[in-house]
Amino acid sequence: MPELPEVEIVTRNLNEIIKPPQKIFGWQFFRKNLRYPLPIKDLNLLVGEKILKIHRRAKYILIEFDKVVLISHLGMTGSWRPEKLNWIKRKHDHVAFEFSKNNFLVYEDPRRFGFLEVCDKSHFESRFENLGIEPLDSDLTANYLKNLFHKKQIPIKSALMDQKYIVGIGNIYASEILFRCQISPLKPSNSLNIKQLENIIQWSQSILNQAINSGGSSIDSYRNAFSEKGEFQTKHQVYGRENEKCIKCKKGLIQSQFISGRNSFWCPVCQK
DNA sequence: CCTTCACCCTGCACGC
DNA sequence: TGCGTGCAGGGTGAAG
Repeated sequence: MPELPEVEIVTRNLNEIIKPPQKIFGWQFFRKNLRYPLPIKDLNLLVGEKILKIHRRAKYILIEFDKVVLISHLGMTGSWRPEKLNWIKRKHDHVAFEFSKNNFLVYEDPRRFGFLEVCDKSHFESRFENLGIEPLDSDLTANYLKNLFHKKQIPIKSALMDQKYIVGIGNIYASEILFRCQISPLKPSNSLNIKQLENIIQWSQSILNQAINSGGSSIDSYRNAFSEKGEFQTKHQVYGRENEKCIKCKKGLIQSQFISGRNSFWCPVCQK
């Protein structure tokens, strides 16, 4: 479900709900495993500790304490929601934190591709050393990408989605970005010129920001922490539109094909 | 090192 | 109605 815009929205929601600094009163779990085993001992140690800050890096939500960071990844179907005392557990609720007296934050995740991890701040940098640059970071330049993609023959769509180059862009936004740039998703990454790379950066930032401002994309299950759907799916121009007429050239039919194992959408007339 | 692929899991849409 | 199949926003590790 969630790519950068959706994770950013949930992160903002959690700040509104929790309003750090806020002491953890307790927590409970309803199964021992999500994608990985829950760090039960480490989570026990957080009881009585204060949440100092909640922010986002890549597609991870970072809940910062004095000495550790609680890392939440939503996988495909993870969500957080606030609850009050005597809340009713749903089928796929796995973990609940009581973040102030009688106020709970519940983690629900049907597919359980998400996870929770407690990371000591001293190990934090090495934990994320394989993560690439944030797409909304002003340090992201065409020259930076040119160097990064030097010798990389992989299709540009695969490169855009690879978190070791740029973080936060997933399967939906990669297709959308390349459509706006009029670049074929199959084009080898190292064949793009500076102008095209600049274009990719500008459209990445534009689309991700638009998506954040539209509440993200709700294709199926995505809801923010207040259970609200996003609107950006109504602005998708190619994703999920195979065999529809291209809205730009009005001639090409949107094509879909698996690229590096992920379904990809583009207009063969507009995108070269 | 580079790249692709299967896989983790549940729910849903679809065809028969 | 029911059953089987394939697919879904991600990330990892094994294999080529």
